[in-house]
Amino acid sequence: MAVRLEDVAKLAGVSMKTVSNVVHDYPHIRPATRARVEAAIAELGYRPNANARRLATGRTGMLALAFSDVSVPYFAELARVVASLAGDRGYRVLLEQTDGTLEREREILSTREAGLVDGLIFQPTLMPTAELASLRGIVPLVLLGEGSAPLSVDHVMIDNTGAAAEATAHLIALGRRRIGFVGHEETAPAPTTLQRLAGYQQSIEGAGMRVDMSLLLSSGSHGAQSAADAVRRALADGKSFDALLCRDDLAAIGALRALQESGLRVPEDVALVGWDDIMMASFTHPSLTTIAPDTTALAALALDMLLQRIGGYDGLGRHVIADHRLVVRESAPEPAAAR
Amino acid sequence: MAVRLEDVAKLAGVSMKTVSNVVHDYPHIRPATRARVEAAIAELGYRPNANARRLATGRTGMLALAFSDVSVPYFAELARVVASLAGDRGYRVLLEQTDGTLEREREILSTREAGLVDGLIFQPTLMPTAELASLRGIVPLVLLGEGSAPLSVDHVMIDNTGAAAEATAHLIALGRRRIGFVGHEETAPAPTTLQRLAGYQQSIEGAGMRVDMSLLLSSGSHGAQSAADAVRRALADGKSFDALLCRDDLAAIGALRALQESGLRVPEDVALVGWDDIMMASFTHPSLTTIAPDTTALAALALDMLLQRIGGYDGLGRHVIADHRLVVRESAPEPAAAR
DNA sequence: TTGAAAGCGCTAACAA
DNA sequence: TTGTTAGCGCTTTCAA
Repeated sequence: MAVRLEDVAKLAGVSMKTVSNVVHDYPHIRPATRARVEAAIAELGYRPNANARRLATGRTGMLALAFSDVSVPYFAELARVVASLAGDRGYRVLLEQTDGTLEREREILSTREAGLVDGLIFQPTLMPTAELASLRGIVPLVLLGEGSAPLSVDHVMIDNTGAAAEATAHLIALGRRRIGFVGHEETAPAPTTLQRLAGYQQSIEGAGMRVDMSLLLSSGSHGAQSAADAVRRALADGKSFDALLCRDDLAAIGALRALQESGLRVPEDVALVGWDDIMMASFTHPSLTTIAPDTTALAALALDMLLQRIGGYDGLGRHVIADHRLVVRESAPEPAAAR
Repeated sequence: MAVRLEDVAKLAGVSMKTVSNVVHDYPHIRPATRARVEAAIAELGYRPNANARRLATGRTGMLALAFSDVSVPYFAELARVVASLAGDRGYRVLLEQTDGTLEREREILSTREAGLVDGLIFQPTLMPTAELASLRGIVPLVLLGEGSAPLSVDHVMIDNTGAAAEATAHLIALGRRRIGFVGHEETAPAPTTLQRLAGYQQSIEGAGMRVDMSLLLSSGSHGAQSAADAVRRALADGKSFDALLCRDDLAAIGALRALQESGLRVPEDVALVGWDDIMMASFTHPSLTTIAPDTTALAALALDMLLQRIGGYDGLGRHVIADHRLVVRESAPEPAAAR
């Protein structure tokens, strides 16, 4: 059926080893031999079989990247940089989506089949630390994003609490005093959310104010829609606020839409800060002030740690922090420009 | 090193075949035997090796999905539905990004290694029809989206020309008379773009008007940024228009931003129609009227044809049209509601 | 510089 | 119902 290494060898009148040498351009081959083999390869249209190769070498050249859903812009943008950096390092990336269900997260971590990928970069949504820890070791693993990672597993994140504190401080510097939070889960907030809320609280209390619990506008699920609904509900309930820290840019976009519908001006009446700096954050009107994680650094750190694990490194989990910065745009401008 | 089927067989005191039967839950196994084997599997933590399996069966259970860039929302949303539908059919999806370069498109089509995936769904950006045709046959292939596909290859698209004509007719029904087009390439427009332009022209001329070439606002590259720039430039040049048909929602979002910056009202001063119905189209303010391809149908059609090819079907290329509809939102409302 | 042959771990045809 | 065994196509010692 398919053309095999052996067929090439036969046609070229050499051994399989020689063909293999040519394919991997092993240096010490007589030019004439090489030419003959190359001609045979071309004539037959030979293409090495990936699976046979992998079975023989035990290496796949593939990495998996798992998270809930590619259609979430942050993840799509992350996938892009991970794929690109992985490519530079000689790996391709298999995307795995969990739909944010624990069952799918388990499936991916326990990886029913061996040898599919050499390693896994995983941003959990639901899986608790303890389970994560118990599943480590099956495949080289690096965790992304979540607040709490087991000590035994490598982990990259940004300083969520610090970033939330900065963002909140920015709003306070703008003279805002009734600062709400939008987009956290109604029940069982994720670790990430808790960290962001902690930073938010820290800055508010640091400025001598108190958190008004009624301004924590939780939303049923992530995404713009439910954030918009949360803001609409708050407005309908007569809640008043002059700024909103949003769990992510999607929530900010939903909030923006809800505010504009009800005739409120952003940032004059309500200032808004998002999180993630997705592409759309530059194109809303007003554009979004947002926390921009250094996604490239994040991905690079994760990949490098993963490659070390694949290479056999077996120490304790390393927990590293990637950079972030507050990108100031129109929805919450520099204090000088405010008012 | 790793636990093999043979190790399990040995421990359970049965043959490899029996273990294999258990793993694939082949029905006719004595319960006692099954229990013994399962115990051995659990004790050893056995997981079958995917590559050995693939080598033996010649089937990978993987499909590749290739396009330029996942961080483009339309592609991210497409990837999500393809992955989900493929999952229902027992396949996983390997994402391949071409960055819109011909070189990468070639790499993916010529697929240096055999046996990586069972088939490929590919949305080309640059590759010309002729080359596409010559590369077919290496791997089961279905093409997506582009206007011109070789007769020999399966192909799914929406009726670009028809949809563009509808969208334009909608703008005309709204009373718009100076309708521009935004977001097409400056040079060498893609087939898709040409089809959309054709539909645009068709409706305009069908209404007894003429296309004003100065209202074709080409942009350097795709994306919101360059569309915004194109609109800004047009405005600066004093061009006047009362509607814009945008090549895609990203272009519409960029155009919207540019219009709002210059104080124009949408849809009162300029109505806008986008294309793709990405999630963000519902959350801009005003929300976007847009052409919504039936992405689910599109993906399902592509997958089914691909599975047939994988199953050995070898007929001529089938060219099928997936549905679309004009989703009317605020940026170009129903005529009745206008003014 | 090139050849021969033993795996890599699993499947599946054929027996028993 | 279970066992035997010959591949799947490539890599990789070890010789020559």
